[in-house]
Amino acid sequence: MKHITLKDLAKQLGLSTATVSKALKNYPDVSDETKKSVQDLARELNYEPNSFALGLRSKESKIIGVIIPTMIHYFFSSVLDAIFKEAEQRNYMVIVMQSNEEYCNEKKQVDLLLNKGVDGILISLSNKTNDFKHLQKIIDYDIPLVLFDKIAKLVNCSKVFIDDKKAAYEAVSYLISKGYKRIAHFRGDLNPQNSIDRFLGYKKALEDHGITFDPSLVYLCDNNSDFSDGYSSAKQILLDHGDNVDAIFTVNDLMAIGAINYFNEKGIKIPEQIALFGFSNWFMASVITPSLSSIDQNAYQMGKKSIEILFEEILSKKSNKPFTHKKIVIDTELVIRNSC
Amino acid sequence: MKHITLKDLAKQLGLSTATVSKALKNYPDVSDETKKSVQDLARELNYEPNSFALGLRSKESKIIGVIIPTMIHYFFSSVLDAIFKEAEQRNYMVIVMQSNEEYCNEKKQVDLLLNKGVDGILISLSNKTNDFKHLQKIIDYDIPLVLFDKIAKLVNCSKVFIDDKKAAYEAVSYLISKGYKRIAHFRGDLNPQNSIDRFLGYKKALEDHGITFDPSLVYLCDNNSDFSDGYSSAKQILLDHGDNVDAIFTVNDLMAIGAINYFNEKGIKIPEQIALFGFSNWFMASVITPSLSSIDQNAYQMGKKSIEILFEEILSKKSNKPFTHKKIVIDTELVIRNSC
DNA sequence: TTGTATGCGTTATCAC
DNA sequence: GTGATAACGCATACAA
Repeated sequence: MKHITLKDLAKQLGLSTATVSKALKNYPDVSDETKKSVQDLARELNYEPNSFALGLRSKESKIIGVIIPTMIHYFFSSVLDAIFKEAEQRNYMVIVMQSNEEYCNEKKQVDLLLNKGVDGILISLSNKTNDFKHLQKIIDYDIPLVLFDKIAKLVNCSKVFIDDKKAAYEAVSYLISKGYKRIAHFRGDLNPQNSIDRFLGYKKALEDHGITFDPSLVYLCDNNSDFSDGYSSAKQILLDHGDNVDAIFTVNDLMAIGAINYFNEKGIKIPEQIALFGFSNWFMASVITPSLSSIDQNAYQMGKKSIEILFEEILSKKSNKPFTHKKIVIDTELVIRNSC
Repeated sequence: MKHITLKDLAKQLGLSTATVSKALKNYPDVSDETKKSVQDLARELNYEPNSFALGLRSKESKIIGVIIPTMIHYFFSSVLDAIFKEAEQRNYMVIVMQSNEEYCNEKKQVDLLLNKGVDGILISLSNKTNDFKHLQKIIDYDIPLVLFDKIAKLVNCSKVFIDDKKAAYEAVSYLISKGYKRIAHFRGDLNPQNSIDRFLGYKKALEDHGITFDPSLVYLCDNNSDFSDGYSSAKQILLDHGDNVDAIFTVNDLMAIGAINYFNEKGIKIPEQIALFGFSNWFMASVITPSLSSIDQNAYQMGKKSIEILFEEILSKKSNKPFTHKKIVIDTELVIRNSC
């Protein structure tokens, strides 16, 4: 079976393709009679305009591109879920690519998307990205761009993110309010802003509450900041500090869960002997034992806002209206459970 | 900044677009000299052929479409991970759509993908799909189609799946071998084949080991077969059977984890008072307490195989070779942990 | 060895 | 009210 074209319709009706095209778009200068016959036949034969031809003429693809570090991540799945739903409502399709936390992949993927003629791009930067020429290229090509979650402050585009420093500050303040004093931090990679900000929030909360910051309580997890990092850091911190540490604030839930597993194995009581506070509020946090206190990042909201802004910019561009980039801060929420 | 076209190159070099086009594709009938000058300039200006024009001529989009029930699912994320990696290697891009377990979404999405001119389609069917006209349409349009995981036996295309019945049989047989006798089953939706097959495997294992099948031990979870289903069914089974049940085989891990949570809350010892066996081997299964025995579905392998077959068919079609559809059964594996 | 002409499917401009 | 024509960017058959 082949796709029906304007030509097919025109031939069957003894009209020109020009008239058929105009009839389908309800142009005023076509008689109602021809309009009806054209539209009826088009419906009957399930005519759909060829998207390549459309693209060639209009430069519009009705596709938006999304680049994320990784797919297998509760946070990003949730963001994508929102993006898909919003895109679909607007009759847009979504091309997804994974950078796998590699700058060179991200760069190549940007080129591919630009070449494919996507109408807009959403990116959550890889941890290794600290050169932004590829993002500038998107802007130079005049393609709307929105950065979310892992953003670059210096790039001139819209951004959707959370206040990592504030969220971390609140979490650590909560721990302090519960009486914990020797609070460690399992921090993430040195590079990404999130990781830096969460560390800064941790540090500031200590200082504001009169607790001296002790660098030896900060553990750098530069692998993947994943389960095994949490597990091994938990082991290490006991070797280093014994019971002279009473709580750990981790840069993400996975590390907290790794730590919980280690402590559970060793029969160390949570939160009595050591308390834990995660970050991201993965589904998992609610079902492990003990359930993990965490910071909800509102992933769905982040995805929704990101694509909403992207579409605003796409529409502005289409109608040649000016557009001022937005910076949206998504609210976070402390979710207190049994780990502290 | 604008995209460079053949015309731009031609103008700058004082050549025709035809010659430039041929030079770029290394045609034998272009002088080495012009070839070099063209290729040098193309590289310098970062020329990339316009993908709409390419599509319009060749009918190839270099895009494949994937429809899955939902994004937020460890299994599907892992499948997508594999699909992305394999597609990228072949310079293909991937459009992803979620059916949200709704037939009408799935149908609409198929139409969108066909209209977009994708070169191939991968689908894991929604639980509610039991009409396959939309799939037939793909076949009629001569677009390669591979069904994976949630397949339809009657549709004439390649399929990649696991042997659900066998896997369930093995899990339940394992429970029996450990001495459990009153083994319940939390089953999934009545419609999808997976759910049916897992139930049949459960039943057959009982019968083959001389345990009478007791229908009152089968709980139908027709909501989403998710965490809360597991939790509430766990509650119900205790009301119905008290301690006259010693193990539960669940249709997926989420339901098992829901049940574990209920039993943990009530202080019911796992596996001493009741054992559990899940299905899918989500990451979560390894980190909850107690860790959950499950069946690993080899999601990555399933994604990889699916797209490999899809590309085989795409290539065959391109070179007008015949292609016989394949049925690939992905091996599953029992992963025994502390819940039984 | 290079250039001209055509078509892919659509739409906009301009004749008729 | 309708139709011929050109253009979007590319590749190719064919002419020079």
